[in-house]
Amino acid sequence: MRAHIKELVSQALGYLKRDGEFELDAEPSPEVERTRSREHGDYACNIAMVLSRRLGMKPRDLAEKIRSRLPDSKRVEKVEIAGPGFLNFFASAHYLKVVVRDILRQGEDYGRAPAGSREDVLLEYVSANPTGPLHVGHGRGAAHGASLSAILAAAGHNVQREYYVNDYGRQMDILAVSVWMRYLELAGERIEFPANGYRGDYIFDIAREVRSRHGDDLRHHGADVAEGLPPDEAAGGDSEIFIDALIARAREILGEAGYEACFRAALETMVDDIRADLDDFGVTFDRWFSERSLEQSGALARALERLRAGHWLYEKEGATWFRAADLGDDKDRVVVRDNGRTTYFASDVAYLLDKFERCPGTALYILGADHHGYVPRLKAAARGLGVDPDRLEVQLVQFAVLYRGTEKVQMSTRSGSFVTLRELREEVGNDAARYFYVMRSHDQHLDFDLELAKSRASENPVYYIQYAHARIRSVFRKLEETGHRYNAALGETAIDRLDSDHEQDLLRAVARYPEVVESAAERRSPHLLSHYLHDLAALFHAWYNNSHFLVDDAELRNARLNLTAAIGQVLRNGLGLIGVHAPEEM
RNA sequence: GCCUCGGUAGCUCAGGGGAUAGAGCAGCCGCCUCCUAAGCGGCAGGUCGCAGGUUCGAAUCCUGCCCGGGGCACCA
Repeated sequence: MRAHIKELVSQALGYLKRDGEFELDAEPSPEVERTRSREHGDYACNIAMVLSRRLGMKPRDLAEKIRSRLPDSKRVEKVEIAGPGFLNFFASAHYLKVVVRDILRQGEDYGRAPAGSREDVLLEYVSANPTGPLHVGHGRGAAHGASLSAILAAAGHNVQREYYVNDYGRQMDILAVSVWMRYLELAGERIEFPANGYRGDYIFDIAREVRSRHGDDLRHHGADVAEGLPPDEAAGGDSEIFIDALIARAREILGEAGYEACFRAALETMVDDIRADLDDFGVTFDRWFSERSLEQSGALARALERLRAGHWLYEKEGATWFRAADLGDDKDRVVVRDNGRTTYFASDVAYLLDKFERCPGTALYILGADHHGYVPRLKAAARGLGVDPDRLEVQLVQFAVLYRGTEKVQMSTRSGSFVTLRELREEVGNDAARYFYVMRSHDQHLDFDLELAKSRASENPVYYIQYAHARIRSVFRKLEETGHRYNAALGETAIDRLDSDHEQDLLRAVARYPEVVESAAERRSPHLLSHYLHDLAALFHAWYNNSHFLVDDAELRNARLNLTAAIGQVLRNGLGLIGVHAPEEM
């Protein structure tokens, strides 16, 4: 509809230009937007105000000229000139009638653009290190990424969803060693658990698993393990130096196979756990991309080669550096350390190149706000690889803070007593969690109130919306009980009977849905959809309280049932995009 | 210090060049013989952090300042 009105205005401008009413150097593209108030019609165009100065005409006079040349349209009832020079368009009854029919015919496809009608997007999200269970911070990235990918797909993008598994770096070694230490404890060895080790209970679970598979094969005397190691933090030493020495010792004592046993057990257990957790949350991926695979496939070497070919690498102090500072970053970055090992950033460059090669459109990253410093160096990497940096888009998701009523819930990752995503889901349910995570703008800090999320009252937005849907289903159940039969065709012919303010508001609201999806996709903002669904539910509840649907007048009854069914369809479609169920009853 | 997100009603937040700045919660007053009151209606509540600038028009864009969250590794 918006595009249609733009077209009408463009045509009117074309006629005026052709008739020599005025000169226009460039063809202006008219801005058409939804009005806030019903008095201003449905759509407003500000073109007259924009052009008045250039043409030396009063905005309202110019608006009048444009209006006089607007082509007729079945979808437009009338056009008014208002305020400083707005052209206000009122949608016709015909248009609204067609909308209800379209919704009922298209069903779950209503609001869905043809696949592939927009550019491809490769969306990476969550990508938490597999060193522990997901916590509530990851939950927001997961819910945001999943909702956004569904919205992008609905808006016509081909979307590839990926989770990047950091299975290559030092943190994974620390995890593997933590498992081994717990394994030794379980075997009865006396050891000092490293200050920098992972302390969560899940490490014991993995250690038990390793023990059941390998028995005492990996057992060594605690004294042998500790011999000659530098002091840990508790003994007045440096915890970082200690843990690295311990990793080296583990490799040495266990050999490649033994070490790999701990490493693989830790990695596989954690990735499986994360995958299951996300699956239960309705968050899925097309691909789990292994960082290790970048080296094995040669992608890492190839990416570095490409940077070198562009003369973006140099050697200094035994390390290989990337000239990021010449490409917009704060400083140059190391890609190969003096010990010969590549950095995490080197993997990132390789993965980025891989993404660009596989996806002709945009590589979109969903990152936690604490990673924002990473953006300039990723952009620099894109430039260094010879790729348009605009094809790399990063969306930063701000933190979520849990509240119980007004009381802040403390989280501590150090002690291992943090609130996991799983715990959160079990407490408030998946629907509430999914909705709450995306009800605020992603660049806004989120206060997540557990009590509110569990509340079964209108103050809880997710219940409020779900209740609207349940009520709609209930109306149709009741219809059957009263012996009436739903006649959609009759309702369609009588759609003009929907003339109350509530009904007109609702017709306009359901008509707007595809534009909401489009706009949420364009602005990468699922919260626009959350707000829309809440508004739609509010309009429905008001209508429901104000008027009866199951009246004796068959025309009116079926017209109202058509609108009711259409609202239910839109609620289902919208809730589906943000991963929330639309219940039959509550 | 530099980068980044924010500062809008008592609270949590929408609106991100346009016409009287919105919603939910909290507060006050009403509404069930009737499709789910898990709901609805009404009242009250605002120097859009401060100061300049751009514009026909600024909560919205630009600059500076103040306040708060986060970040500035040969960690991952």
